Amino acid sequence: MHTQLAGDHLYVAVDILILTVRSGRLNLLLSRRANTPYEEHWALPGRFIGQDESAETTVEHLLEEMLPIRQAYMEQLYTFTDVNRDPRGRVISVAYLVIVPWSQLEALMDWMDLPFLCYEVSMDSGGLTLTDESGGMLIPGDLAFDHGRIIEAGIRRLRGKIDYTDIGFRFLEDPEAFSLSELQTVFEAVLGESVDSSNFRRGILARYEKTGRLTQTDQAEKKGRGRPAALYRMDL
Amino acid sequence: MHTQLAGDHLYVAVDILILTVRSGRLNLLLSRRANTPYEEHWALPGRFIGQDESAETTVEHLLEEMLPIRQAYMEQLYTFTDVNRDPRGRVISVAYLVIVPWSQLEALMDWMDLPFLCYEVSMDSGGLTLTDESGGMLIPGDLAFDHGRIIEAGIRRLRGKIDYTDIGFRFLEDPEAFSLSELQTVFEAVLGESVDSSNFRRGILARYEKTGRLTQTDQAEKKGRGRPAALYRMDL
DNA sequence: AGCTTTTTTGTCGTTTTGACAAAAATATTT
DNA sequence: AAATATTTTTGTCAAAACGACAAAAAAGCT
Repeated sequence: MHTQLAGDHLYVAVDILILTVRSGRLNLLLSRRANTPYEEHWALPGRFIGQDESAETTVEHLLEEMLPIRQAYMEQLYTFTDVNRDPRGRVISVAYLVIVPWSQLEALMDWMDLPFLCYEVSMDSGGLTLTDESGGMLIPGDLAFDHGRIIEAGIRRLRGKIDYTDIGFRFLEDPEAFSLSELQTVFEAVLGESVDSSNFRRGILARYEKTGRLTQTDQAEKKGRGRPAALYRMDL
Repeated sequence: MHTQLAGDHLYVAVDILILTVRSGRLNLLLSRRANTPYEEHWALPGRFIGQDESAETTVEHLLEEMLPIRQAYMEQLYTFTDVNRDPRGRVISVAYLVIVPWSQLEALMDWMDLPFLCYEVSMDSGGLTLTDESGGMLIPGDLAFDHGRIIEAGIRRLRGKIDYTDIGFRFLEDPEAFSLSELQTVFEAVLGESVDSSNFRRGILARYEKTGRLTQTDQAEKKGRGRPAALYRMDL
């Protein structure tokens, strides 16, 4: 057993799932580990919680120094406590879901030509699969630690919440001006299946328009072919 | 600052919400603290996670030595990490929801005439209130640490899940033989509001009977007045 | 026998959902 | 310029789900 951590107490870390929707697909940010254990394996970004940090502030600090990103949506996912989940010793992980619009992430990704990669996430009855741009694929067992399980839990949470909370809106490039088909693209990417646009529109408007959180602007989208879409604004 | 814990690292504890339905009301088990801090205050049962325990096994061990109970339903609720949540030092709490049928709990409660008390839980727009059998009342601020907040989160979770998961069935005295009105009583206790029995029955049967998890037995309930209820069996 | 209590089945109008068709508004092609 | 393609938006319609309520059924109690 290669213990690198002092042995008489527990360490607590945060691990974060940074999710985004890129060209209609759900993507996840992974970092390549430089050190043992799991050297050269892909892993979720993470950090130990400091003495004077809550888990949330730890996540914020990690985001700032990695990307840097501020004000991203985050929510606690689950806490993983298996005794042997980290070969270095006793480490508990509090996992967080973080949602960042792709335009923000993209700008920062090539800023830092770093060992980070965005993987397309898909999960069906056959289990979780991650695919990079060149077609390289990963299964949960390829990832460091128990990060495969953490990602699966994250996708399940996201899918479970997307149609009765406003979490889907967090993927939008600009919640102040977006079209309903943009939003629909997010839903389809998260759910991994297509959605009837007519029923989707009806459902979204029924849920949010009456409360006044979702309002139609007087702007229209100006882009290529097809009828220009009306732009909406969401209060988040 | 009265530090009683070594100061250079984090401690991790579990705190558990032991919930039950007693005579139509949702109840919660609290223990009276014997030591500082919050001496004499009511608190959730809890324990530090040991070096060779996961959070789940810690909860199991705590339940066994407290009550003792085995095989109770449990699910992780949330992890509370505020820096100042414990005046002794840096303690993170992983909170668990535990559901125990009242008959089991009752038998054990008078076994141990201990500083444990079952409080009736109610939560509405006016916030959380706990009431003991003699009418004594507590509000969240009366509890030790941040346990008021933890309880509120637990009730919200329970209410949010009860009508699209099978969590309500965990309160039943005997999942192998129960009436639908027994189950309805659980739902009403959890939700804090009454339910139309006709629609309730229709909903439960529609959700579970087709899958074969819920089946009607050939037994009938034999008890006092009124038409005897058919008994059902649920696969949990 | 008649009343009370509780369980169980039934009814009925409203709302929601799912699948699909059609119209509207623009760019692109012929 | 007219026709075509593409995308957004509105509309339709039957099935399913829901909420409120009524009534029947099966027991005990007086």
